[in-house]
Amino acid sequence: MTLPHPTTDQISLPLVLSVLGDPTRLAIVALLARREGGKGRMNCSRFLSLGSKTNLSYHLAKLREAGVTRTEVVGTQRFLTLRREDLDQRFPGLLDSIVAGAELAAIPRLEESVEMA
Amino acid sequence: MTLPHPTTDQISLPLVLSVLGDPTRLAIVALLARREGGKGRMNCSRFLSLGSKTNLSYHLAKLREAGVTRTEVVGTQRFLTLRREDLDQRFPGLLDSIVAGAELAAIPRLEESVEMA
DNA sequence: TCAATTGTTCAATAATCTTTGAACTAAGGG
DNA sequence: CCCTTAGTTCAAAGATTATTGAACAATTGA
Repeated sequence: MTLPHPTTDQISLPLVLSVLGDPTRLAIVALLARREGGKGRMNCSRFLSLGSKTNLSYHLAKLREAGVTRTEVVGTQRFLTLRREDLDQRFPGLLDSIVAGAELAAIPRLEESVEMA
Repeated sequence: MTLPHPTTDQISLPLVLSVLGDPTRLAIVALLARREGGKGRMNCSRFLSLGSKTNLSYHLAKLREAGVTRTEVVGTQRFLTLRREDLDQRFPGLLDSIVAGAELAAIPRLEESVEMA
C-alpha cells in the first residue's frame, strides 16, 4: 500500500507556507530536520507529545498532501521523512531558512527513546 | 499618526508563514519585492486588482501585524514597503526563497501606471 | 466649503481549519 | 485465533479566517 503524494512540480508554495504556519506542523518538521541524515525514520507515534493520535493523523496528512513529508507504509506503521531534495529543488533555500527559524522558537526535544528501523 | 508594527524580534515564524500562505497576500509581497530598490513606495490602491478595497485593507493589516510589511501613513494614503532588512536579520534567506518561489506561480503584473511619491 | 479620494471599521455571512471521541482496519505476536 | 499495536476515518463541534457592503473618518483639491 502506498499513499498519495504530490509530484515535485505539484508542490505549491502557498500551500507549503500555510501548512507550515501551524505550530504543531512546524514542530514536526523541525523534529524531522534534526533527525535527517540519522539512521532512523520516525513513525507517527514519535510525535505523540505534540498532540493526540487522531490529531497527529490529521496534521501528518496535511504535511504529506502539501509535499513536505513522505510517508512510507510499513506494516501498520508509517515512516516519515522530509522531502528535502524535492523541496530544495523546487524552492531553494526555503526549507533551510524555515528550519533554522523554527529552532529559534522552542521546539520540544523529543524524549530520545530507542531507535527503531 | 503611526500604525502599530511588531519589533524585529517579535516577528513570529509561524505567523509569517501562515500570513504568506494566503495567495492574495503572497501576491502582494511578490509585487512589493519587484518594486524594491525602485524609487516608489506603493499605496494600497495599487493592489486593487487583487481584491476589493475592504478586502485589501484586511490583508494589508495582516501583513503589517505579522511584520512582513511596513505601513507609512501619509495624508489619506498608506505607503507600503517590505520589511526586508528586519526579515533577513530574523530569518535569513526566507524572504528571498519565498519571493523566488512566488515568481514561479503567476503573479499578475500590475498595470504600470504613473509613479507617485 | 464642497466634493472627491483613500482607506478604515463594523457586523454579518461564508468558508475553512482544528480538535475530539467513537468506531474501524490492518498487521503482527503469542 | 485472539489480542495488542499503529494508525485511519467519520461526524460533530468549535474556532479561526476571509469576504462583503454600509457607514464612517481624514485629507486634499477645486
